[in-house]
Amino acid sequence: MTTIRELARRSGVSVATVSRVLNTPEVVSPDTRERVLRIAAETGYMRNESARTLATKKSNLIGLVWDTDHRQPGWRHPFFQEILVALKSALSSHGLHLLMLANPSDADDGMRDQHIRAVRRHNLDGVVLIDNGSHDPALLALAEDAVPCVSIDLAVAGPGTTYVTSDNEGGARAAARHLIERGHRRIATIAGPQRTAPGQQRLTGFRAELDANGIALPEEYVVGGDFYFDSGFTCMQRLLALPDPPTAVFAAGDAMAVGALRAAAAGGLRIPEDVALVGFDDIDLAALVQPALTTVAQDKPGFGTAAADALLAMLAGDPAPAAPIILPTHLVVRGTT
Amino acid sequence: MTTIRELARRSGVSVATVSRVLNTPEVVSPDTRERVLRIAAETGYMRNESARTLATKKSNLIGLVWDTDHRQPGWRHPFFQEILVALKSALSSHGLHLLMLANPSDADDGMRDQHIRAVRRHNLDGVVLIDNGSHDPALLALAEDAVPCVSIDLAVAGPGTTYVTSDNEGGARAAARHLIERGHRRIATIAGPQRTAPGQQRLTGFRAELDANGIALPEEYVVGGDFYFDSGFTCMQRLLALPDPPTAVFAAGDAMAVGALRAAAAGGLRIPEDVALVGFDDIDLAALVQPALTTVAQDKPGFGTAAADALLAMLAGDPAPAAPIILPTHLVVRGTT
DNA sequence: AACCGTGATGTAACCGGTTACATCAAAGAC
DNA sequence: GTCTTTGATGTAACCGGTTACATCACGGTT
Repeated sequence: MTTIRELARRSGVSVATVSRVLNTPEVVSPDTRERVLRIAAETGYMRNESARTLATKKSNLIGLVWDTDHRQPGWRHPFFQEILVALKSALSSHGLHLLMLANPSDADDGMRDQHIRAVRRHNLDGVVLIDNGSHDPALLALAEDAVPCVSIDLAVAGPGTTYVTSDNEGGARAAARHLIERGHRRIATIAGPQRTAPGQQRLTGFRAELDANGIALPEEYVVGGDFYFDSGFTCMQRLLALPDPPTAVFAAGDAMAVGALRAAAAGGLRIPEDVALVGFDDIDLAALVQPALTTVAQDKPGFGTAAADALLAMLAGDPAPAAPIILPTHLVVRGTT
Repeated sequence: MTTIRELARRSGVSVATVSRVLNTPEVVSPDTRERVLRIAAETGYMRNESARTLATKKSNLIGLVWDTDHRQPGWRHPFFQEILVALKSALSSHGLHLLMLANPSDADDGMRDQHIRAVRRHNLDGVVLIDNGSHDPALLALAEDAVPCVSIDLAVAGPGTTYVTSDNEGGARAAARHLIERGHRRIATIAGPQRTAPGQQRLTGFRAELDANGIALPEEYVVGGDFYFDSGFTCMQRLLALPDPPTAVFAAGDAMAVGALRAAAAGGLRIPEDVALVGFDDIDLAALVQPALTTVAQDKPGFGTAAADALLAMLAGDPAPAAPIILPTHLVVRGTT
């Protein structure tokens, strides 16, 4: 392994000069710079990141905490994939790498703060949290730390902390409005868990839009799911079993919406003729079921790039934005309405 | 930040002794050990990983190269999610972290070897490659490196290199056998790309089983897809348009199988009455379409744990296994056969 | 001619660990 | 009683960078 001392020896300059060529090339004379760079290229020099991190306390590493859910297959967050692609791509174009941190929920109790410790131990420059719905207090503790932190769909507060989420309320209103415009008056919802921010906000938006249109929402028209397929199925069954069943349903997540779709089909109902259905998320599956699901689309890559941008700004010294970053949603009309 | 020098000062021993307490506690006397540990706990000492890496050249970091495909939504590899969960969980229980490396395909040309360089720059202890189907030569170059390397569904060779894959051939034979047992004789296949190992092996297995049963496979019964939904759709249309269309189809991937399902439905055919269908992978979607897809299931978490185990063994000094690690598959019979 | 500012470079301390080697006291061998 | 072994600990070099400060040559002032 070539080191800067070796480069210095070969090019007849001091280690400091080599270091300057690599970090602040403008302060070194053109000819030495050129000579050192040439020799560096010839010898295939690569900087040792550990040594640099040790000296500067900056690692160019961003921690990623994304807590998986062991009770369910796949991820909690519907867009983990797309978020990760966009996030990584945006970060790596700035020379930052992602380090996956320990999963708080599968650590034993003594290890609950593993990811916080990792921030210190590896001199991480920042952290990205992706909501898992579990609201682990250890996660929130991260936000209180000094390190820049961006979370996705998880409302955290603290200095150097911000979060990005979709316009859940607006999206839910759009879904409700769409159903109203289609002439529905008996509209129910399969809500998400009310301890999650998206779950709450989507229910709030849904309520608000019905309210604004003077449409009543009986208590039994609000049933609570957990964002997964199975809960959508059983919730829909409950709704259809009501004495006065709804003619339209807004499911606060596509997986639940697909579950609802199956329940309706199993009950012999035609969609959208007998009951209309709108989902939320626009996961890949939404376009593949039949009939294809009308849903509120979130800007999937937008999560990743917005998180990266916010992080980069904070790394550049900007203060954390006071307000969360809210991404627009849009209604995608398909076959279920 | 507490350092070991600080700990040494506070507990009245030398830095070497503190380091020993942390790394080889058995060589230090019980009372000093206990005292140092107590003071370390009191002061909230955390080891600086960069310094340790610098000194030992071991980072406890594993690189993850998983190349995304920008032409398609989602990942190339159908199980990226589950693999990652299992992999990370297995690795982190051994104190190893995953570092996501630059994506070779979205790097500009000067950066094609970014991920190889990262191995050196960050002193990575090993690398996991997840196949993207692109067969980037820069990926393969990694395997020639000295660092322990495990790849998934990508046949690479080199010292310190092994790979894990499913029993694609066996799985494909099982799929074919199942269709034969159902009485089918005109059986076609929507194959995967033949430049990928799984694509090849599944076609080989399919052919072998038909052959073993004395069933002819006309050339027009083999159509090539790209593992994605759309190709499954168009391939199925081609098959159904044949003068003598098949009564059963084996699709080498579930996404293609679902595409085929839609094409059959669009063509007014009933499944499985008019045409039977078997997929491969057992992605989540397989159970959610209607009729639910009969398919060859792969051991999704098995990929992650097998890769982790192989890597850990190599880190412990074992030579790389000469033979690839082959995970068993099993047929899941659902509604399409 | 003495002085100063400036730009390029060198010297050496420092970041926080690890570890080869030295030291030393106590126990055991003869 | 001396010698050797053993176990516990200390000293200091080293890993490969960064950077504050010092040095020095040179052109411009006065």
